[in-house]
Amino acid sequence: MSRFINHNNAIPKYFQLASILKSQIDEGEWKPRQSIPSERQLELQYKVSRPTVRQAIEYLEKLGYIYREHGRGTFVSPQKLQKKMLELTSFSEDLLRKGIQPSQIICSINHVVPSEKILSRLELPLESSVLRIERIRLGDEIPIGLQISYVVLGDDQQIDEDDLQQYGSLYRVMEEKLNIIPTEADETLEVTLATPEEATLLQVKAGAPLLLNERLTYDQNRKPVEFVKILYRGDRYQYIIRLTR
Amino acid sequence: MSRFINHNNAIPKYFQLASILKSQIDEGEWKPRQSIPSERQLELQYKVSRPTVRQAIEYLEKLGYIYREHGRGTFVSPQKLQKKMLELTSFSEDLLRKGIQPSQIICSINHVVPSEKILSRLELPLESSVLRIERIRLGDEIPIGLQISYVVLGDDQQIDEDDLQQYGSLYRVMEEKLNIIPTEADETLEVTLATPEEATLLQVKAGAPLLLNERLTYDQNRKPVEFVKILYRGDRYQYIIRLTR
DNA sequence: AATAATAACTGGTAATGACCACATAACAAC
DNA sequence: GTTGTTATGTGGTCATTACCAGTTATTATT
Repeated sequence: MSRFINHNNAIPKYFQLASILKSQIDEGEWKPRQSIPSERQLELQYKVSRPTVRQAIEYLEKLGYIYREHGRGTFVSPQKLQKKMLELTSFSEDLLRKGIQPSQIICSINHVVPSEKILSRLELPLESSVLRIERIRLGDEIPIGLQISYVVLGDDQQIDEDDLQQYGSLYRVMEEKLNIIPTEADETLEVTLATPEEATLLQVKAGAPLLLNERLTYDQNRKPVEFVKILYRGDRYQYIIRLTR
Repeated sequence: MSRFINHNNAIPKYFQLASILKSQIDEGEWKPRQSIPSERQLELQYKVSRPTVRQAIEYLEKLGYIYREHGRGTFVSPQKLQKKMLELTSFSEDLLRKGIQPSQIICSINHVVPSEKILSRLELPLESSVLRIERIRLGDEIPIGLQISYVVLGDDQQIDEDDLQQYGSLYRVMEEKLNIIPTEADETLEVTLATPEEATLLQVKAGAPLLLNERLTYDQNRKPVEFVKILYRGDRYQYIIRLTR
């Protein structure tokens, strides 16, 4: 990709500069813990103002690629810290990132009136209908998790089985077909034991330990749009988290 | 607290303004989803420049208190979204937040040469010695977790049992006594089954499901300073996470 | 009353300029 | 060779100014 900022491009200059620096980091231009050019050097080199440079650098810092030290410089984060902050991803995205081929078996997809607990989580009045999608998630053809999503749809919105197969990910369907952009989520993780039904679906013994993940997802306007329960086979799933202080 | 920016204060103006706005939000000056004064209004009201206002607002947005919509305004986030991004906290802090009184039984605290795996995680050469602290963590007097920490200390640094009791938290000891500031961490969560020894310590049956949390903590200079394994009783611990996109 | 055009208000991007605070390098004095 | 001072380079804070892009309110036209 280009090493230069296109001053006539609609893409903001700070973003272009951030992308350039990110590429250079990815390509090993600077080793971890090595300093990158100073703000004033970048200002001269790319012919942008120092606030614009600082905005690009702050953006990369936010993503974890670099860190800054007052009076000393700006440094490349050690490789393992060069990861995005904990981000909201779909199950499919999670597995792809781990190098596992995700696939799914759609057990059912229909409109239901869920429990009061779920309606409460979704901030919906009683007797509201939502789309319930039950799926077995597989990684490299092996069952990994059992997932039940409750999606809040508008009156003129619908998701069907073809959508899920075609787009590959529920979040992608929401974004591209419905203009619902999953933005934030709250999750809980806890241990549970497989019921006979769950055991059958996940190909484990009844009573086997499972990891229960419940997630409430909000859209770009902070409105709850999905409540999902995922039961992971305890032996096949490791949840990875990145924390900051 | 003051409603005004002290222009002679050493505390940055953007930070003072952010604190003022945060207090007003906390005190219900604006309801969730209600707009706060525009950037230009705040500029006039507090006699600071618009870039300074924007920096304060960006800070609050980062913390989750507000969200912005291009061309529309700046709004207070719904209450439940007004939470700090997922942050690195100690076990004690976690429980206090949940309204549970944390306490601990220190099983052992001594210098050891840990396994190669742990040395690798801590980026230490072979045969390095670290401080190993084994504790049973209790919430409201009930065993919740078994925690084994491997802490990297400098040659002139030491932590003993009195330190842990006196400061109440390992992170507090590190910060206040050793000037080691835990800043970032990577965690994994997975399900495991209690060995007979673990079962005894946690007062569960052997083979009971446990939640295994492994965390590698970095200090302010991104150096690994602690590797910790925590086994939680599956029936008494729920892990809560906040995600963004 | 409905519709289109315009104005006003909102957040977003960018430059110029100045100064503060921290860290390090260079230099002078002993 | 050591120590203290000064200079330089670094990131951090702040103000002023201008313009862009999105949204909403107001006004004009039909």
